[in-house]
Amino acid sequence: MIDFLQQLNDVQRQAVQTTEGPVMVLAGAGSGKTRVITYRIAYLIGEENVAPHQILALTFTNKAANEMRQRVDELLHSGSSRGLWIGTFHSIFARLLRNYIHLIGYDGNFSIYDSDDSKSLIRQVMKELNIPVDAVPVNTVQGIISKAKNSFILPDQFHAQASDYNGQKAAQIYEVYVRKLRENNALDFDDLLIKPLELFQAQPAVLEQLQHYFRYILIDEYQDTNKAQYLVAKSLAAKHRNIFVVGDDAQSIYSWRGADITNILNFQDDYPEASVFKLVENYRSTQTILQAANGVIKRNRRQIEKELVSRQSSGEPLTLLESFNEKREAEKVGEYIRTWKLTKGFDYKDFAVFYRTNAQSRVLEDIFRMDRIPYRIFGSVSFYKRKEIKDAVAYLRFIRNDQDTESLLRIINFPPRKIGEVSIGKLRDYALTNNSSLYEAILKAEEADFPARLRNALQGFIAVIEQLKDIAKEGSVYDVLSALYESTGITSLLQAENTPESMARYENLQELLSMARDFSDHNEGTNGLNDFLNGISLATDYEEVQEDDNYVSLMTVHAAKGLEFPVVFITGLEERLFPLNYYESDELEEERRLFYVAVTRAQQKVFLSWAKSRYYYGQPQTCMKSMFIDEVDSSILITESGKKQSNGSVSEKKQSIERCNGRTPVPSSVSKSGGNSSSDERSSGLKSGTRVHHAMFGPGIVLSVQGTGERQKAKIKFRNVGEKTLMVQYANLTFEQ
DNA sequence: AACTTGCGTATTTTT
DNA sequence: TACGCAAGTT
Repeated sequence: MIDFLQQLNDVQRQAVQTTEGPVMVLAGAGSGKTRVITYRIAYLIGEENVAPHQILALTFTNKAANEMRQRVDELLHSGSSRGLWIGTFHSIFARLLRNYIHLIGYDGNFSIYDSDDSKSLIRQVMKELNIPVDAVPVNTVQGIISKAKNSFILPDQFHAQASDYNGQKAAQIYEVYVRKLRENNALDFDDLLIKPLELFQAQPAVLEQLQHYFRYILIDEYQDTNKAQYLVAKSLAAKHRNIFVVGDDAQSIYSWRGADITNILNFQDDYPEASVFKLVENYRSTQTILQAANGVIKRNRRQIEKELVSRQSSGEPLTLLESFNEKREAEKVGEYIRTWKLTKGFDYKDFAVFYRTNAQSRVLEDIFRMDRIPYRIFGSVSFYKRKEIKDAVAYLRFIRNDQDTESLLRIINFPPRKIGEVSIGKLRDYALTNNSSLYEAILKAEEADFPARLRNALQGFIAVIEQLKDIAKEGSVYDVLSALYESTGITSLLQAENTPESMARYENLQELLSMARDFSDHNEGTNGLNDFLNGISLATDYEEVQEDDNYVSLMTVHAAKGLEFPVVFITGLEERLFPLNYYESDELEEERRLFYVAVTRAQQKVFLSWAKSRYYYGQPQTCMKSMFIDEVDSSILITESGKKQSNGSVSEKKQSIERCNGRTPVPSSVSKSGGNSSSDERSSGLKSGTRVHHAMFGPGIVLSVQGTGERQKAKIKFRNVGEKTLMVQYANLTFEQ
């Protein structure tokens, strides 16, 4: 037996050694999930002599993929992971599609559109279809389309299903959007998952080949897979049935992005012969922390039962911080960090502050800056989303794929070449009448009766592009990029501008160039540009945590998943903030899982914090304590003065009784003015926080109630149509089940 | 093309 | 309240 197996507990070892047939590992927080996957891969290669290329390991983040690869190398010997197919769903399928997509009518040099690119394409489609963007927000449309794609519902089917007006419009947009993507020879993120499915349907032989090729399939974070990912994995595993999935249903927090928790809940329906292992031994947190987490998550109905067991002593109780507003909350967090640092030997980097929404980071930042507490915010704007980077990348994409109109429009007049909107309109018309791509139209512009000035400008642009195309044929990515900076002058323009902003952009472009150099040094393959672009489009974790840095980490709970910290502050624990507005019990359950994730990040200590008042959109709002605080076993929760919580004061309990909802008791919350309007509420039973259903507008939550009797009006926030003020007597509201 | 103004919107965001 | 985006202004 390979000696590294000694480092596993019994269940982990069994999971690693059960190499044949379907396996599901339910890995609770901190139970050594990554360890099991990496050891299994190492075991397959080192003990079972499986060739690395026969193993396909799919993750959700590049970071996870890189870590795994590295750990496999460490377990065996450097270089053993060579040939292993390990990466994110998106990057692995992008790679496969580069080879096979010509079979379904795309060019292998396709561009990959990120969500901003696809948004701009949708905007353009809506313009063409004369659908005003203020009627249906672009974001909403994008969400609808993405959701459809994630569920593998193609335009035809979507069209057939669309019942209401909005659905019809969305179907129309969806159809044209898909057509445009194809014309641009571009794939959006969702396409990277569904094009393989289309490929498998159209070319069963390819599927068969891949099924044969990938003997072992491993999937990390299985609870986060969506329908398309589920289907791809299922298709690929159909032959050998060696599918190994690891996940934790209790940490499923991405349903709003299409993740389907039923994939993990129903794994055994698809694979009745599956071996199932539950990892519940937790190596991260104290008993007390796990007691809190277990107690909370138990309240969810949709779950696979398991209770985390700590390998550690009981540790400290959780501390509840109550503040009169969010500023005071931030100050308190700062104070605790400072005193704990001084008196208990913690360092800044041992603390993390979590919040439900990004907007909450602001106060924390302000206070920390004043208090001189070093901090770092995670999840700010990605490097690759910066304008100058996107511009440079658009050049690279376009050089590779000149059907990519999105990229073309981005660069045609950047830097300014006197090719403005009017000229572009002419070119578009010209392309349309000649039934050609936009760039073909530009190439033929000499023949058209355009003004000489425009023809000159276009020639200049063509010269730049064609020169770069030539360099790309022989040269490295670095060569192309530096030639691009040179011939377009984008870097010297920024330098000349010489403002702090322009210099920051200049630095970013230099950073991109050094990344290209680094890439070119390590990748000699012929497909350099494609691989580089793949990496950029699908990368997120550009910001690396520097080991030696010492700062407090600030992040959303979502961003915290997978991380751990000695001391954790969970802030903004108020109704309607955490849990955030929810309309159904499923959504509340996801909020609860999110809270569970937050608590289980902590190794030694958790602070739960809420504020009685908080600014929302410039208005101070009265807040109610989150139900999650009350869900923590009161015997392990103390106040700042060290007292045990008496599980909520009597008066608070009374207020928080919800009368109109059948299923889950929800404490009512935030009343608009903060004043009491209880006399108004009694007549209809409506009050702020009541969840209602309107025949036209669908589900909503009452924000405030004014007046009584016949003249009573309610301000209601609807899930789909936003806020409305309605006369209660006409609105015919029903209480949501 | 660079400015201003006004409007709408304001959850989470692994790719 | 504040920010980003789109249209309007010079």
